[in-house]
Amino acid sequence: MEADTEAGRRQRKKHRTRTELINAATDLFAHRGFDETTTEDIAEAADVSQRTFFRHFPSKEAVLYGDMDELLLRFRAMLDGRPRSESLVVSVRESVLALADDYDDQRTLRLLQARLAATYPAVSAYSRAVVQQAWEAALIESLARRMEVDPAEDPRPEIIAAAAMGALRHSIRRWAKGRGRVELPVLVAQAFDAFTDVSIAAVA
Amino acid sequence: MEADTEAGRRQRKKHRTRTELINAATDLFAHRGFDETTTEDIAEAADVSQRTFFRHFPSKEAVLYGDMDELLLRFRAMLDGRPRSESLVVSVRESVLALADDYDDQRTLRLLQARLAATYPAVSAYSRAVVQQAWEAALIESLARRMEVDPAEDPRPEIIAAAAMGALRHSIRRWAKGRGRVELPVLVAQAFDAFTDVSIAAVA
DNA sequence: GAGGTTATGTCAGTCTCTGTCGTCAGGCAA
DNA sequence: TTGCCTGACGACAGAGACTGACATAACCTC
Repeated sequence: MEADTEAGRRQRKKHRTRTELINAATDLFAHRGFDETTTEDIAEAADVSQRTFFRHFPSKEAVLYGDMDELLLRFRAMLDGRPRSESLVVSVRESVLALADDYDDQRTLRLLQARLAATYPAVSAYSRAVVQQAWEAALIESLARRMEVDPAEDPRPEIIAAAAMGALRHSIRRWAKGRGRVELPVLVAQAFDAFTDVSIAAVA
Repeated sequence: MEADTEAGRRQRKKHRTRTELINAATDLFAHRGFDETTTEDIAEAADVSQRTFFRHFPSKEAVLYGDMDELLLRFRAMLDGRPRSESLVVSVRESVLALADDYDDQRTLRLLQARLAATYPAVSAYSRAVVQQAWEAALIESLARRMEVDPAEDPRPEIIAAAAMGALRHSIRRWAKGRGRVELPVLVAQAFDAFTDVSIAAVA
């Protein structure tokens, strides 16, 4: 698990350049902007070649979200960890709240990501099409398993997941607008309360 | 409105090269694939320079969805056109159904778009981050106006819109999987029925 | 028909991303 | 220790998306 300080010097070195690339990138993005920073600049700042940058990250966008794989893993674990007895909506709500908690732990980085996504279309597109889509897919898969349906046939898992992602997107945007002053989980909780209102309204 | 045959030869010529670019592009994408077609190829096939291609479309992805602006306009018109007396969910449902109808009118092109989106990550990303995001934004705006709330503060418009988009995405995927044999509006109607089920389940 | 406007061509350039090959350090076994 | 293998990296070349600058010719207006 925590094979960070372990697993040989080679692994450690690789992991270190990866980290340095992320740090260099976020630094440059923060101070100079996303479009205004080239992959060459990042590589230079991390003291590696541009080729090495692309050996670690498939795109310039990816380095900004370099720690998202771990977040996704934990999110999946949350979903799997919810008790079977729990209602679906509660499971989703609690998992997304936990994700928000986790998310909030990296305030500075997350706020930077949000700010860049609000400024640069390329970042916004990546966030939607890669990051959020991965979260949504995890939600759909978990929901389908719980409901014992085929997500390719039954639209409900995808609808619920999409609604949850809408709530999360809204919360993150508000959170970023307030520069993180209000805790993200609080905003997410509010959004999910509205979620229930919406359901009631839909039925009425 | 129909300033196609009107508005001077210059306008007509411009519109014609635009159309030829779209035709050339879809043709090449269909037979050779998206990544396997260069903007140079498209320009060549449309008998213009590569520079002209980029004067008409901001990206290679954009030419594949070249007619989406009109679709969006009509979608917005649908939303604005729904009677005020109607419940929100019905308005959304009917508007999306109308969009699906409109969508279905271009079977071949739409199926190509869906197939390419399922095959090429760049196309899928564009579809989500640009096309669907535009539809979602239109939904949010319309819903917020109807509900007389600020969409930046109240999460409900975004949640409803996101859920609707989830239903639509699911429908389009199923539709494409069946190669358009089942009419898209039928699938959308089914998805929206599930939508109501979900709402009931959420409240229960 | 003169003169302004505009769609296009040409050219050069930037930047992201990829294939290839050589090098060198880390890991492993005799 | 010695020798071999693997894997991370650098250097280089190149494809391909996209952009700025300038010239040209067709169109449009008066």
